[in-house]
Amino acid sequence: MTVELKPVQALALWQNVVLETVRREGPDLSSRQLAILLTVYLTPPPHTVRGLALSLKVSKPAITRALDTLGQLDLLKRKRDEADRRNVLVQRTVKGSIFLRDFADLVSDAAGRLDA
Amino acid sequence: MTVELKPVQALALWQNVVLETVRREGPDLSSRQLAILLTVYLTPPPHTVRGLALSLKVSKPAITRALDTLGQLDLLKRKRDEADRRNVLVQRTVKGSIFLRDFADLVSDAAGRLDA
DNA sequence: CTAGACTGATCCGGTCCCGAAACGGATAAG
DNA sequence: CTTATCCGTTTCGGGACCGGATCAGTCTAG
Repeated sequence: MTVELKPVQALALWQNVVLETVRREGPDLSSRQLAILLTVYLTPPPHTVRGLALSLKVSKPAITRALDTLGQLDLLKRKRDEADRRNVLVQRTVKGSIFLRDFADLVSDAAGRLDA
Repeated sequence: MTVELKPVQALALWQNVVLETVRREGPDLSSRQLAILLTVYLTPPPHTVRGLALSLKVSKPAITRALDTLGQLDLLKRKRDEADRRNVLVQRTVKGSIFLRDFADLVSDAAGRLDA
C-alpha cells in the first residue's frame, strides 16, 4: 500500500508542521541538524563523521559542529570506535528517540487533519 | 478522504525531503523563512509584518530580516499599504510560486515512494 | 621504525541571525 | 495643532554557523 499525497496537500502538511515547530519553545534545529538526526536514527549503523559529511554533501567541520550541538541537547552521542580509534561512532540516545517519536506523531497527526 | 500516514512513515518522508534539500545547491531556508513563505502562499491575505510576527510567535525584527532575505531571493515582495501607509503588505511572486510548486512535487514524490 | 595516509577536531575570518531598545513616519485622539 | 499610538525598520552587542586550512592522534605499508 502506497501513500497518496497530492502536491497541495504536501504544502499544507509542511506548513502545519513547520509552523508548529517554529511556534514551539525549545531548540529549533537547522535542516542539517535534523538531517543528521534522522539519518542516524533511520539508517543502519555505523555512522561516522566522514560518512555523514559525504552523505549530506557538507564539510566535516559542519558535521562536527552539528554533533556538538545535538550532543549538548542529548539527542545524540559520540563514541570512539575501539576497533579503529580514529573513528567516532554516532549513536542514539533515549532523549533523541523520544524527540523523534514525538515529531513523528506531530507529522502523522497533521496528515490526519489534512482535508477534514 | 483523509490521508493516512503512520509515524514511522512520517519520519521516513521527512528524512527523504530534508536530506534532498540539504544536498541540493542553492538557498537553504531556515524554518522561520519557510514558515513565512508557506503562510503567505497558503493563507488568505493581507499579510503584515506584525501579523506574521504574532502568528509565528517571533519578534518583529526577525520577520523584517526574513523578508529581506526572501525578497532578495525574489520569493516574496513587499508593498506599502496605500490605505494605511504604516502597513507593509507581503505579496507573492512568480518565482516564489514556482519554488513552492517544485517543493510540493518533491514532497509528493517522496510520499509516493514510501513503501515501494 | 618510520613515512605516509586517514580520522575527527580546532582555528580562522567572515556571514547571518537573534531579541531588546530606540527611531522615524503615519495615523488617531484630544 | 499637539500628543499619543501604531507600524515597520534600524541599531546594538552577542551568539551560531560557514568552509578551507591545519592540527594531533591513529593506523598501515614499506
